[in-house]
Amino acid sequence: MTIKPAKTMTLSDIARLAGVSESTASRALRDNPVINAQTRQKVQQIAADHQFKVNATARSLRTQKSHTIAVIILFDAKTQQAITDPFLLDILGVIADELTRQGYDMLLSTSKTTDKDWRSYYFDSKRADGLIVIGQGEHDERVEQLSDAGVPFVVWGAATGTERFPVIGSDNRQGAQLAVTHLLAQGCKRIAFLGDIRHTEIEMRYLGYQDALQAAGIKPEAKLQLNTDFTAQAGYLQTQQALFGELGSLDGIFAASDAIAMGAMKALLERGIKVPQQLALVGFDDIAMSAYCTPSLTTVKQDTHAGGKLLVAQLLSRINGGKAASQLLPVKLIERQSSLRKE
Amino acid sequence: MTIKPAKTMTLSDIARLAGVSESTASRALRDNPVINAQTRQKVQQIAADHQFKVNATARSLRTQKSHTIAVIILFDAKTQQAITDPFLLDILGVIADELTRQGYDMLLSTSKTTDKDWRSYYFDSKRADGLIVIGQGEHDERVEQLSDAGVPFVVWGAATGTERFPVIGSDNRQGAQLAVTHLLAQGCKRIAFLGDIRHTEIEMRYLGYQDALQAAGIKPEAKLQLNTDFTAQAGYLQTQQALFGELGSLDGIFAASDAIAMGAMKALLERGIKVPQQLALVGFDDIAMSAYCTPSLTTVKQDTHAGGKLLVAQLLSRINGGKAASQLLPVKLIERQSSLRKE
DNA sequence: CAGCATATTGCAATCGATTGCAATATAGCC
DNA sequence: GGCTATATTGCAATCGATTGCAATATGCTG
Repeated sequence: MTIKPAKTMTLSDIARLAGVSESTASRALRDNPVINAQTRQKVQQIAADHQFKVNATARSLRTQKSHTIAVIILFDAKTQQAITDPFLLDILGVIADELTRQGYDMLLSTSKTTDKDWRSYYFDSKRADGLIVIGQGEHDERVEQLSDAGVPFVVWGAATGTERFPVIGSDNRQGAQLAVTHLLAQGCKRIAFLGDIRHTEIEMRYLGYQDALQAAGIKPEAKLQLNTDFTAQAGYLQTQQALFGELGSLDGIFAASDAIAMGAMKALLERGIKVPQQLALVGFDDIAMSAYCTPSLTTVKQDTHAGGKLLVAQLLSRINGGKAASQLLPVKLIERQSSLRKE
Repeated sequence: MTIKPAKTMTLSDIARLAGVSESTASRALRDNPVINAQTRQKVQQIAADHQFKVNATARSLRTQKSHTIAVIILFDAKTQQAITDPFLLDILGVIADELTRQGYDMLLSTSKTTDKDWRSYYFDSKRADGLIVIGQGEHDERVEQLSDAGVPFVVWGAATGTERFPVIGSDNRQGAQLAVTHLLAQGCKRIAFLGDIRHTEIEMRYLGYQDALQAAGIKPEAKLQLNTDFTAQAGYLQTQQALFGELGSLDGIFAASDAIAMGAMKALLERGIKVPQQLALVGFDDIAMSAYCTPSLTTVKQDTHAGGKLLVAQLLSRINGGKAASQLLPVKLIERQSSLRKE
C-alpha cells in the first residue's frame, strides 16, 4: 500500500496517523531501543506507506550535524586545470558513492569561485560536517587555514609525512622511480623530465626520477627537468621547443602526466622520431586513452578507487572522534608500446 | 579589525554587539530596505569583523529554501560509464561555478547509489530546491517520475522537442550531419556508424548520419550501424571484429564519441590502414586528447560551457516562478588530420 | 502642540525534528 | 494488593534564522 501524498508530510502527520506523539514517532523511525517494538513497527510502516522522508534541515538544525561533506577541487591558478584532471571523474565518483553509502550527501565546488574562507563558509554556517580537498596546488593558504582552525578535513595530494593535516595520495616518488628505472632498463641513457615541480606531487615525482638515475650511477642533470603545465598542449610545445633546442640528444622522456606525455608524443611523431626505438616515453596517471593512442602509452597507474574510499574513511573517522592519518597508496607501472623496445 | 571567534557565533551574538534585536540584525544583514542605513552599516560591520556566517540550516528551515541544487550523473547500467564522460568535468565545473555565483550550493551524486526516489530524497526532505540530471540513459524511469511530480529539474541530454520536461543538449543530429557531410566531401563512399542508438542522443546522431547520406543521394545501409559502448575498448573491438568481417569495404567511419573513435583508430593503424587516406575517421565530443593523438582526430565540438550555464539558468528560472524550456545548442565540426585527405 | 503619515524597530511565533526529564504504564516479587 | 524496578511514552524546550504585525519613533504640517 503506497499512498501518494498530496503535500509534503511532516513527522507530525506520521505521529498523528500512528496515534503517538512526535517524539515517539521520531524515536521509532530512528530505531531508538527505548521504543516498544510494536510501536516502532507501526510508525515505520506508516512512514514507508507515505514515502515519508524526515526534513533534513530540521534535523540538521536540531542535531547540529548536516551529514554532508564538501569536496573542493583545487585548480591551478594559471592553467585553470586541476592537476588531478586525468582521474578526477574516477575519484569523484568513488567519493560520491562511498559517501552515499555512509549516509552522507556530497557538496562539490571548485577553488575558482569558492568563498575565500572555507572554515567560515562550510563549518560556521553548518553547511558541512567535513571537507575533502582534491589537490594541493602550490601550498594553498586556504588549506593551511583549515589546519589552523582544527576542522575535520583531508586532502588528496602528495603525502610527504611532514604535513600538519592528513594527506592521502599515491606514492609519487615510487611511481616515478619505477618509470625511470624501466626506461633505463630499456636502454635509455639520457632522460628528460617534463613536469612543474612547484607542485608538491610533481616535486615528489622528480625526486623519484632522481632516485632512479642515482641508483643507476647516473648524475641527474638539472637542465633535463623542464617545467611543463598539465596539458597535452604544454607537453607538445615544450617537447618541440625545448627538447630539440639546447638540451642535446635524448633517448627518453618521463612526463609527469599522461596528458603531457601525449602532447610530447605527438611532437615526436611529427618530427619523425620513432617511439620507442629512438626515444622511449612514459607518462603518469593511466588515463583511459593511454591504452588506445598509437603507440599505446606506458604509464604509472594510481589506485583512485582505493584513494577515494580512503579519503572518505579517514574523514569520517575524524568526524566521529577518531583519528585521520596521512597515507601513501601504492602505484603500478603499466608497460605499453611507448617504452617497450625490442631486444 | 578581524576578531577570531572562540566559538561559532550566532545572529543573536551579532545583534547583542550591535545593540539591536535579532530581527533587526537579520534584516540588516539581508539589506532589507526597512532598516535604517546607519543601523544596517553597523550590523554589517560587526558581522564582517567577526567573519560571521548565518547558520544555513536555520535559514533553510525557516525560509523553506535550501539554496542547493542537486546534480545527478546518470550512468549507463551496463558499462558503468556516463555517456557524458568525455566532457563531464567541463560541464560539472561550469555548473558548480555558475551555481556558486548565483548563491547556490551544489550536491553531486551518481545514479549508481542514489536513493530510488529522487523526489522524496531531494525535495520532500528539503535537501535541494532543484535538480540537474546529466544524461538521459535509456529513458530512466526516475526522470519520468520527476516529471510526474512537477518538481523543478532540467536534464542534459537529447532535446527532441517532444519530451515532457526541459532538456538542454547539443544538436546531435546537426553535428552528425556535419561530420558525415564532411566525410562525403572527402570522397568517402561507404561510411560506418559506431554508436549505441538505444540512447536517445546517439539515436539523434544516427538520424543526422542518415540525413547526410540521403542528402547525397546515398541510401543508408542498416548493417553499417554498429551498436558500440562508450569506451575506446568497445570502439577498438567493434572495429576489429565487425568492420573487417562481413561488412565489405569501408572508407569512412563516423564514431558517436571520441573515445570510440580512438579505439577504432588504433584498430585501423594496427591493421596498417592509413588514416585518413584509406579510411577517414570522425568522432564526436572534442575531448582534450583529440587534438594530440596521432593522427589528430576530426570531431564535433559541443559547447559545454554554454550548456552548463543554460542548465543553471533554466533551472533557476523555473525555481523562481518562471519557465524552463528545452533548448538545442549549436555544434561545430573541428577538422583535423584523421579526415583531411589531400586533394 | 496635536494630528497624520511614514520610517524604524522589536515581540512573538514559526519552521520541523530531536531529546532531557518527568510522568505513566507494566511486570515481577513478596 | 502493595511495592519496586524497569519499560515506555509524552511534554516542553531547543536549535537559529526569519517575518507578520503591532508598537514606537520621527518628521512634517496646520
